[in-house]
This record gives sequence, C-alpha cells and structure tokens, in this order.
Amino acid sequence: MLSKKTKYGIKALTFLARREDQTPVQISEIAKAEHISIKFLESILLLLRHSGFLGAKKGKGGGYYLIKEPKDINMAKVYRILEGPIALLPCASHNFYEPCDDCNDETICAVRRLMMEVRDNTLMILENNTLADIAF
Amino acid sequence: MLSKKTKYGIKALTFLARREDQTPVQISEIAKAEHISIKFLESILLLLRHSGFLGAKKGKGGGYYLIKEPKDINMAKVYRILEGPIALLPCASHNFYEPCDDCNDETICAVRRLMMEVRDNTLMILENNTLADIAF
DNA sequence: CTATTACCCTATCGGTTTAGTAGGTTAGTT
DNA sequence: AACTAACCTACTAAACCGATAGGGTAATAG
Repeated sequence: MLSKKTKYGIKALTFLARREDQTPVQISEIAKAEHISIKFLESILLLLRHSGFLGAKKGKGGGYYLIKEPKDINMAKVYRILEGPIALLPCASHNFYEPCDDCNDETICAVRRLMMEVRDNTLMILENNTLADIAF
Repeated sequence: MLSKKTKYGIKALTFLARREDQTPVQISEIAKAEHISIKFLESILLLLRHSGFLGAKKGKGGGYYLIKEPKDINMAKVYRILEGPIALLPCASHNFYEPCDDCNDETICAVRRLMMEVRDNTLMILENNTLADIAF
C-alpha cells in the first residue's frame, strides 16, 4: 500500500506542474488545495527539494517551485525517493537488494520469482511515465 | 512491501505443490523447512484452509494438503486472501474500492491514474500465474 | 535596517499494524 | 483410551505511520 507521504508528494508535484507560471507557491497553499497537513507536507517538500526536484525561495513571496520540466521528471525516481524500493520484497529489488534470512536458496524461491516479474513490470510503467504524462 | 504472512503463505503452498505425493504434511515440518515460526504459520495455513486452498487431517499422520491442482490455483486469489488489495491505493482498487477523503476529484487525480496503471499490470501478472507456474 | 515572511530542523506522540508467543481445546487415529 | 495434531483465543513487543509542536534561520520588502 502506498504511503500518504508518496501520495501527497506526487499530488504536490502535480499541483505545481499544473500551474501556468512557475512562481513560488507557499506550502500552506498546496496543503489547503490538496487537503494535506501543513507540517507533514512541509517535510515532504523538503525531501523533494533535497532530491533535486524542487527549488525553494525564502522570505516574503517565497515558496516552492519545480526545478525541472514536468516531462523531465521520471516517476520511478520520484517513487524511489518518496516510497523506497519498487519491489515488494527486498530480495527482488535492484536498488535496495537484501537477501531473505529465511530463504534456503533464493534462485528457486517461487515468491521471489513472482515478485520479480511484478517488479519488472511496475518499474517499466514508472520509468515510462513522467510528471507531464500523469498531470495533463 | 509484501507482508511476511503473504510470503510465508505462498512458500507453504509452494512447498506442498513440490511434493510428489499429496499426503498430509504437519505444520512443524513446513515451518522447519521454510524457517517459519510454527504458530505464525499455523494461523496462515488455517486461513488458507478456510479459503478453500488447503485441506486438513487431524490426529496421528495428520497435517495439511493441497485441495486443488497447483495449475488451478490462481495467484491473484491467493494474493488477495493473504495480502488484501492488489492496488496500491484504495481508490484504485476493484475489490476493495474506497474513495480518498482528501481528494477533490478522483477523475483527474494523477496519483490514482498512475496507480491504476500499475494495478492493471500487476493484476494481469497475478491472474496469469498459477501455483504450478511459479513452483516448477 | 528591521520586521516579516516562510522555509528549515528536531523532537515527540498516539494509533495502528505486524510478527510472534502462550496456553488451552477439540477432534480424529491408532 | 491414549495420543496426536489441528484448531481457537488472547496477549505482547516492536516497528511504523501520520501528524503535531515549537522554535531557528535566512531572505526579502519596505
């Protein structure tokens, strides 16, 4: 199940992408429009800024803004930053691989086999979608 | 992320499917082979029995056994019983649909759009895989 | 220069879920 | 009748999630 963090993060990115001009938007404005707790959203936007998706301007008239074109924002990257691994099992993950401690031989593990198939497919979808694709 | 419940459940089904004869297998034997806590596995197997995948025999020489052919056990059904919804968001689910309380208009929600695409694809994979497909 | 604005950071907390544990009960087999 | 293994209920520790509180800091307008 997708965490609210990821859901809110993508919603915020979408909100910014759908604006005409790219002037900074206050956290409170996004929070109000998308019905998100201000403080929680704050931490999410901060993370997205640290990850290179957003820029921030301080002081009066400040706020957050997209630093890249929506069509250049890859949803797989966004997902990994916000949610973590795309795979449903650590042993089926590329970027976050970890062996199972209960598994005798992961090469014949049926669960892993199935979850890797799911993973490959989900990854493909996320890689092939940009923010522009889902926002417009 | 997949719960251990689901992981253990599928591992147990696989273990049973891979046996030559279909004589009952004790919980403790499966638990030992797959490194699963006996009591936890017990509750999982009970659930799988109530859901029509397993049969059980009591008393000496008793245990659990597959009630259907592995090729007739659909992984989407197994997943839904053990893990719950396939969709990553309730608003993107068929069998467990629930609207988001924070969403203004779900028809234009970018997150939902993306998650429905993921859902459709994951569902297809699970529907097209039987226990026989992943066990052998 | 200074007050304001709004981002930035740390800490905490209640609620829920997860995984595992304990102990006893019931029913079938030998 | 004795034994065995599934069945059922209840409980607990730990982890995680979402939210909240409160203050610090930097940039900007005037």
